[in-house]
Amino acid sequence: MTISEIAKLANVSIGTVDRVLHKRGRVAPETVEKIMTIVNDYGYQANTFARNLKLSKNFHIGVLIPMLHSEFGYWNLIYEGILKAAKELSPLAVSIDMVEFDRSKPENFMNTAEKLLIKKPDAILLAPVLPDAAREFLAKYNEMDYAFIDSPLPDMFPVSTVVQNPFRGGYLAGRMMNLLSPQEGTYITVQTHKAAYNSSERARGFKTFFSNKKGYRNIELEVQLTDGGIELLENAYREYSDIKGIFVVNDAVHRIANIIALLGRKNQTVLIGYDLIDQNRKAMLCGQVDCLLSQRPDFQGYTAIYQLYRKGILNQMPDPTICVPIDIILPENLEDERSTIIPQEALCIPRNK
Amino acid sequence: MTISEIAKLANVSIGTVDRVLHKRGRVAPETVEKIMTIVNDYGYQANTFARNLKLSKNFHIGVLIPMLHSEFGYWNLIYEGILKAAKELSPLAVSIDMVEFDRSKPENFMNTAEKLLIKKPDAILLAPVLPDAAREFLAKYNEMDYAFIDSPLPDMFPVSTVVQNPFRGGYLAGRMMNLLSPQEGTYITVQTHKAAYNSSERARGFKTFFSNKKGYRNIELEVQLTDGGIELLENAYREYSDIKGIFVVNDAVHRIANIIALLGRKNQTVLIGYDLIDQNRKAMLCGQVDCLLSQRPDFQGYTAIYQLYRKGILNQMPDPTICVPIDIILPENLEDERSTIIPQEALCIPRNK
DNA sequence: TAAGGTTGCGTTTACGTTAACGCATTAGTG
DNA sequence: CACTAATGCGTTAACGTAAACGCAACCTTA
Repeated sequence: MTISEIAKLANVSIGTVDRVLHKRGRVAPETVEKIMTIVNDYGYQANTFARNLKLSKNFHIGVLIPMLHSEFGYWNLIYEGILKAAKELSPLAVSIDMVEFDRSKPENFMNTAEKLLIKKPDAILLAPVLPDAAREFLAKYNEMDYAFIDSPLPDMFPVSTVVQNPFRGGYLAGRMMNLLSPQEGTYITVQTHKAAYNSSERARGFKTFFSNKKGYRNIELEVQLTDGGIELLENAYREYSDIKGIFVVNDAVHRIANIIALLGRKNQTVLIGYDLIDQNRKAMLCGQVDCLLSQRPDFQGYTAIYQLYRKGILNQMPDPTICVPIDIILPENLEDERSTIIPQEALCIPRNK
Repeated sequence: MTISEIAKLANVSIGTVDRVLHKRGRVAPETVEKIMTIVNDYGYQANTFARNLKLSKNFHIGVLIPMLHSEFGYWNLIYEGILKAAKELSPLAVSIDMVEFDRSKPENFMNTAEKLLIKKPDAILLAPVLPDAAREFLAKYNEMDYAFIDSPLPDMFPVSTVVQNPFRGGYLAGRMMNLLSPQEGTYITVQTHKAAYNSSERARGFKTFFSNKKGYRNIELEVQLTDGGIELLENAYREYSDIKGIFVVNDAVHRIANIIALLGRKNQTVLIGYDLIDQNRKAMLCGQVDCLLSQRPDFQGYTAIYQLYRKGILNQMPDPTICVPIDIILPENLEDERSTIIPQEALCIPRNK
């Protein structure tokens, strides 16, 4: 079914059909009805190729995420997924542009974010780790499509939100801790950004798992990544002689693992952390980390870009929220958990090369 | 960069450029070189929209998988992923057609498979659970693009193979078993299709995990789904009084779980199985199953369709093998493991319907 | 009633690619 | 030397959509 077939059936020209389909007015009501009846009966759908050819639309996505090196590779994994999607979608006129912001300086967010707008994106992919700043920014450019990644921002209307449930992640960490170290004792939760939604929810989940278990104590520590936190942990071991396990709520677990190894406490302490960044993979391979949970950051980035593309180019209804499963990684399945999404090459065939 | 821009730069017509790009001959060698230099220097890439509009290619994928109801829902999950991809890709001129075959009757495979060819597919998605039959079929239609799902077929040249490593899955099941039930004793592996590659590899992986552990005995049982296998298991419990756990290598675990419950042996037996089909989810919710591994069948189906589409429509180089991570599902993360891929709605906007 | 505006519709061009067609010029053959 | 064949190239018509443009016919208002 094409526009000209409809035109023929309705005894009008394609211009008239087009005006009806795009509600550009200047068509007699009876004609509108006649055309709409045909359109509905035959189930017309615009040809995506023709449509995009004519519009020579190029769909530009602005990506706004924390500085890639501000943490230990988590944001890099997200960015890799984003890049992979962008490569695949480049022949479909999708392009991206990234700006990194400093999550420790909310006051700079707006300035940084506005750099993104210079390139006039058609949509924005945003990690709302600074909720207030993100809200302010989106309110200012409220006509723009946007998607969230890493964490949600309630009461907003994104095209899509790609996240993982951090509470259940923490709860599952509790369960894994209990499997890996069934004994009673003290279990420590380590956070680095206490304000971060994901971090605090994971800590809460972990705590909840142990809350109805007698004999299990849960202590929360906040370690500053700058000073390394050696003394803090040393003190903890001094204060609580029965420390059996540590759950680090983010990708910094390899740092804590190092400290535990330095303190010579690894053999009494089970370590569980988050995210399969390189350092954590290595830490697991050399036995410093026992279990990792993963929120599949590459998949999150990849998926979020695809959602925006589907809305922008294909005119499809995206999935409003995509909840990423929680991966459990043990040394036994570590090697299978290499990135699913960023393998070999996804470039165009050099057709005529 | 478009063809006409190249033509202008080379002082030739677009027809000549097209002949060079498509190697249709009848162009002077110097002209070819001149044009190719420009193409390479400027990095020309054909506009996908224009290309597909002109070709009005519609890319039809034939899907050839075992009967959806021959097992307990695993193939249905795969099919759901396939359908989701097909829906998303329908505006890009991708369509699919499925034919189910009876994996217990290899001799019928060729007949069934040829039904698929009536619709003249441009590519085939195939689960090579009957290796010899699949080889024979593909040899006969050797010009066709194809992808494998569920299991590989060595020495073939598919567009892509989307699978999971079954040995490591079995090995990981061993590790989980050891966590959930650390005691020494007898651990049983249950298979239903002994010939199936995935099944036997998983059994081997499980056995390997326990092979260097003193005090742990591994027994293999083959249960026929038809007779239910009650006696077989009853006998096993009689023969080995120290049965501590059972690993079912496929989605039939809920059936075995039922039997164990009937025999009143659940409290002494840890049950680990495969795949998050509905019955297994229910069995886990009511405590009959302790742990499930998942090969993300929906993701496999979805991904494989996308690989074929990328090759066929976008002219991209697909990822030759995609190895799906092994999911570990415990009651604690069961709810997060609802299908990532088949959520809400991914339909086209009822544009004009 | 003439000038100007509005309404309803058809026509046309353009997007970039593909491939058929056509037309010269040259090469090969009897 | 005429006659066909091959070579090298330009021209053109699609593919389906979008939107500018143009043109009647009718309606206002001075």
